[in-house]
Amino acid sequence: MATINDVAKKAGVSKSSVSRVLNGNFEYMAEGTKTKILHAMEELNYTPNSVAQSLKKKSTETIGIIISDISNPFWSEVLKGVQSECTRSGYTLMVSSSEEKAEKEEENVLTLKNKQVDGLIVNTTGKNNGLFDHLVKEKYPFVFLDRFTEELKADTVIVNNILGAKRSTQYLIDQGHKRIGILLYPIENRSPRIDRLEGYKQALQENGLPVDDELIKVCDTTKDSGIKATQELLELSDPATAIFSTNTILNLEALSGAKKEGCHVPEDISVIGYDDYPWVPLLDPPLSTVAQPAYELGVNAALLLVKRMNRKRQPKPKIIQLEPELIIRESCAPPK
Amino acid sequence: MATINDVAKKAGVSKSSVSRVLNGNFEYMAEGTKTKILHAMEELNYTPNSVAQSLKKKSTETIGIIISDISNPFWSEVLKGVQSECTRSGYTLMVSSSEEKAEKEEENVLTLKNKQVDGLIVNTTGKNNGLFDHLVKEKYPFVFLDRFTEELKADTVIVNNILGAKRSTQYLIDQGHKRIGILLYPIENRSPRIDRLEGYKQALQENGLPVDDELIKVCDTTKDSGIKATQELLELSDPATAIFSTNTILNLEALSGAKKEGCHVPEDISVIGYDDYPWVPLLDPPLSTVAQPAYELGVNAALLLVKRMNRKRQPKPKIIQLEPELIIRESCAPPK
DNA sequence: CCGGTTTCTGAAATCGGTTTCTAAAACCGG
DNA sequence: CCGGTTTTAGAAACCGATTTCAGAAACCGG
Repeated sequence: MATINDVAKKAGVSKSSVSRVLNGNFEYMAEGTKTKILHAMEELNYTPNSVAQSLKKKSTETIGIIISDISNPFWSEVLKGVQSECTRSGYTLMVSSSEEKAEKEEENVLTLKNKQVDGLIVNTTGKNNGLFDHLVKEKYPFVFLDRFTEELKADTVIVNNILGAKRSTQYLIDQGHKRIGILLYPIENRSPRIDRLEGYKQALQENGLPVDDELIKVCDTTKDSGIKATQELLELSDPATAIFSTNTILNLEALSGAKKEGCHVPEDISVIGYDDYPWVPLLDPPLSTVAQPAYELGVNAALLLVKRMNRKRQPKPKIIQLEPELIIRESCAPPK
Repeated sequence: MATINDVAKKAGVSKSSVSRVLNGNFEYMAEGTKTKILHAMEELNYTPNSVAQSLKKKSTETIGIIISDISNPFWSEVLKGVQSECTRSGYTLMVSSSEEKAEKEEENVLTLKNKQVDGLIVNTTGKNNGLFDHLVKEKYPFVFLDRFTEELKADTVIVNNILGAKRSTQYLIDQGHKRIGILLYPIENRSPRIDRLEGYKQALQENGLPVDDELIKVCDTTKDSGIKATQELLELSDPATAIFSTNTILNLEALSGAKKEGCHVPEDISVIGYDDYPWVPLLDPPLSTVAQPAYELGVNAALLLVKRMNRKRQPKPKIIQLEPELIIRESCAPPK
């Protein structure tokens, strides 16, 4: 690979001059030297070594993203948004995965920082507030993705989960349901879970309906726990007539659970889920869901980060809240 | 951020010595200096700047991956495998997306190379053989992912598509089907498509069944083109009694098309698809598919790349072929 | 006690760029 | 033709590490 010195030698100039044309710094440069250098570059097929540039410029034109689970289609859609915005603005993406583990998350932040990424997008576990606190103190640019921490003020892009839960629950209420179960994963201090439960409760209360703990099913994340929870909801002495499921896995398990219990959806039990994918309309029955703007979430996160990175004066933390959309298909009906 | 000079100063030694402890180069180092330096590092909370290290060592401990579509769940599962193997062996991942475009692919290869990634994993468009030819000539380590190019000998990890198509077609034949349609996207010189069609044909021929062009439906990639193709297969004067669909989208469209035509799966028409996901068993009906080991594909690609990167003597190109697995559910039945 | 090893450490060069500083060359008005 | 200004471009320092080379100190046998 040709270096700046090779170019300088071939063009018969100093490397300072070559560097100048690399950086488009043409004021005070004779036309002749410029073309000489351009020619030499061409001939040697030269591209500046960006590691060397990064060292001097203290910027790698790279941003890092830490995601809990890349293979989750929600996150991969988010990643696509981030990716596309990054290439648009000239950044390369380093991707790593925390697998929801605090230690992994910390490790990832550290290696990415050490690799000098210019900024970080993090779907945080929420268990490393000290670490992120430290980051804001050193003015290291980062944005939180899809999870919000009360204690820590930082740029955040999030989907309004209260609203999503409220809309779906309200929709069930409007159909006449009074016994609405909710399926969720352990709260673990995670804002989307907190908020979806909160939205569900708010909708009930606003409609004068009681919040019944029997109907709130916290499932562990082992396989099929949602199936069991669904069956339990159906076997209550005063059984649920509708189920609000708060994530993709639980959506599927709710459907399975109902089937197992011999209940038809939506005739015997209504189900409304969370997250939408191309295959959701092809489920049995086509599932109504709360669709989140995953791609936009990614785009906005990248946009916000880039904005912060380009500021010398650090602006106040900004929270961008996107709206989910209720998509009605055929999995809900009025109770019998 | 503390630099090696700060540490040296604080410990009262030269940076050479600090560098020595960084690299575990302890022979000929007095115990005292070592502990002094270790202490200074501790106190300053020092981590070596890896950009500087990369410049000198000519290695970034980073590998790049270029994928056609990150939001495609198949690829995101592959990515997960790559990711996990990379972290296991101490590499960071740079991800970029070609969106199936040759120019984008070239651009990505160039920027990643320029960022000095130590190696590349590429799900190539197949339209840049010159570029990759060049790479093998400069001994730049890379491996092809899931697509094979006859003309270019390079490390490749792939799933045996002929086998996958053969197995699924054979399964349909075994059930008594003679009119088996195949749904695929335009070949475009892409080995998975070529091979799946080839496997289908081979299975037919080996069973003495004719290959009927009427039954081979090349769908364009616009939305719903698979639905139309399915309907056409069902409206043939001698209609198809089974359909082999060769990718996820077409799987869904085949199911939709049958539904639209008023046909029940599997009673009126059998469908077997390609690729498996957690939600596939919950389709209506639970779809039988050819499952590809996506995660293992990723792991193997990373493994192969790392192996090549670590060799000084470049070994001959190696082709790893994984086996797909036929997963039987409820979407196929003998013809009426 | 002296010359030769062995042990230990620092100075300096290097990686491939950017940037500052300075000086030579060109230009220009009087 | 001369002094001052403007162009132009190179030398050198620097970014933060690694590595070579060489010299000082300690050690050791005779």
